[in-house]
Amino acid sequence: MGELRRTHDCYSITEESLESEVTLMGWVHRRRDHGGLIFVDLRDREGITQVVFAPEVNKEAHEKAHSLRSEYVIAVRGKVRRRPEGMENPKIKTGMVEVACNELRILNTSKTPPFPLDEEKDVSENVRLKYRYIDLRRPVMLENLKLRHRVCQEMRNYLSAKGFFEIETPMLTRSTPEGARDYLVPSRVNPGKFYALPQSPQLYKQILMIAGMERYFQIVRCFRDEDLRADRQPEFTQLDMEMSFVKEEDVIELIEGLIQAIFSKTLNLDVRPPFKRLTYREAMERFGTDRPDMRFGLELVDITDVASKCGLKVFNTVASTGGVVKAINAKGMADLSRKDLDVLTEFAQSLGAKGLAWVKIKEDGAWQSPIAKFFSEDEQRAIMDKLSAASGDILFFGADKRETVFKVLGELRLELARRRNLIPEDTFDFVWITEFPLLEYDEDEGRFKALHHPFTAPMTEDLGLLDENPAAVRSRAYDLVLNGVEIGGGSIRIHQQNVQKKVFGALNIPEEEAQEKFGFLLEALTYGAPPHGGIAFGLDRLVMLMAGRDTIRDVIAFPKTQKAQCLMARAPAEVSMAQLAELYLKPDWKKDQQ
RNA sequence: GGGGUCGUAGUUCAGCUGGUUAGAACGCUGGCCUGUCACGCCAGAGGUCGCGAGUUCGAGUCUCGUCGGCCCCGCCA
Repeated sequence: MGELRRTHDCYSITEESLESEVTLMGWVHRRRDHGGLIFVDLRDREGITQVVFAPEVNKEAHEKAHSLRSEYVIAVRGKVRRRPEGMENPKIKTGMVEVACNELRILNTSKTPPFPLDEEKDVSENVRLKYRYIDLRRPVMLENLKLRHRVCQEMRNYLSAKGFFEIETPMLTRSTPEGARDYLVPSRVNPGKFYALPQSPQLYKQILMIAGMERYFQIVRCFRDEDLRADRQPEFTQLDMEMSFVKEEDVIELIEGLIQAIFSKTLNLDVRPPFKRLTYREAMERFGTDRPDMRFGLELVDITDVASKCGLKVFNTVASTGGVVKAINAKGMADLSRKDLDVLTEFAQSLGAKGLAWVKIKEDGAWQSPIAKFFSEDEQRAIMDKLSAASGDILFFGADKRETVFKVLGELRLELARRRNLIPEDTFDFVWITEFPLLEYDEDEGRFKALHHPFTAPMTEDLGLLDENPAAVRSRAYDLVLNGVEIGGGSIRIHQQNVQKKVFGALNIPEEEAQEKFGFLLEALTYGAPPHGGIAFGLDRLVMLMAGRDTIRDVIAFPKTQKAQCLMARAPAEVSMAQLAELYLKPDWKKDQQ
């Protein structure tokens, strides 16, 4: 670089800088070599500026410029001048001007990049991930990370202004039962013992409330050793927070303000609170899921009562054995072909349905369907009324156990919407889901498990049910759902030891085990624990939705593949026997050998 | 653990019922070019068809296995 100092970035060179001498540093985005005249689009983090190399401006620089190639790193000194009339490029912000180069310094050369980084061309993700440093140079990726930064910044500003302390909690902590699989870290100085990387700072943040911090937040990495998805990484980032002396309304209000601030400051969008709210029960009944996408209709409608009396045996049986029959009215979609219906049926079956009954409503309102003959005229009318069905519509039925019907029709609803482009883009539709069940029966383990986590407070009016009907107890938990994606979840916590013990009882966690695993929290609860509650946000998911991407990998600098590997650093990797020995670990390659 | 899908030049892809020399575009290399901006024109290089077996006179193409990417189910308090 010599004595050169960067004076501008490649975005801020405008007509205001005309005639001034500037020094730019960046990457050669594209070179157009006309022999006698060379144009280089110089790119840095902020944008692109056209640099002109002409022999009459500087002969040496012009000659050197012939050797420039894609992604060379250069420093350029020159005068800003207006482009000749008719030569402006309205597509870029700096398109009215250009820099006439007096001095060119090649700061570094570059091999030809393995993929083009100019366009939004689809390059396979394994190549992108292997050369992530090149992928991240692409303006789209840069923008994503910039947005992520600004979202974090706004979170810090907003919460600091509201009196929150940013406090760090340990990454090396202890493994806890319940919940996801832990990532374990062996302890060298404690042979045979292991730390676990945190799945969330849940216990620590509650302890911080007991410690009198009153308001805490942290933008924190969390780890879960489970299989990956487009919106799930083994390590992910969460905005974690907790407040003392609050009820549900306080947390919800604060978060709505936070979300509003984030959207207005970063996207200049007004998402005005209060957000919609649904109880868990209502969400399940109407949308078949606890994270409904509210951007379109196609709601589920219960027709169990009609179905129980009709002539279709499958429906009767389901209705009389505690199952449900529900239907979706796919408005105006009666033109779906036989083949479409076969594909949809397969889709339903892959989700656990035995089949997918459908009814097309003909011009005259009559039913065209394999199951039409099992319904009397009255029954047909009753179903049409419930679903506001008219000619041109097609009705889909799900009859099974509750969970199966919810899942199948819930997914079918999304699939139909996708097929017909019913989901508006660039819309942000928030909904709070409240009154979750506290517990959920786990068939495999034959016991109740916490739906949220075991520190979630039960609703006061349901406390009495804890012994005789645990499944009916509702919790003081709330999730925030955006466009069908769960972006946040939290609850008012248990702050009384006797209630905590009761919940452990319902979870069938023996006293000794509770003491062994969470003893420190239980004890802390006896030393003046204030009422408290909080929430945690999936930062990756939130930014993904804001950036309009469909995987969180696009808003994480160095994500892992579905096999939880980093293709760039090639992690995980084998370690030496010496390293293992130091940790008192003895490899056992049984799985390989057999 | 299960289902689906993909893997051909540096990149994105085409490649028919198996057929002899595996193509295109972009990129790359060299040459020409003083107003381009997806510069243009001319010439050229570039391939273990993911890997391994099998079927066949013959395999990019068919079969089996295997590795890897992605999507989904299970799992993710």
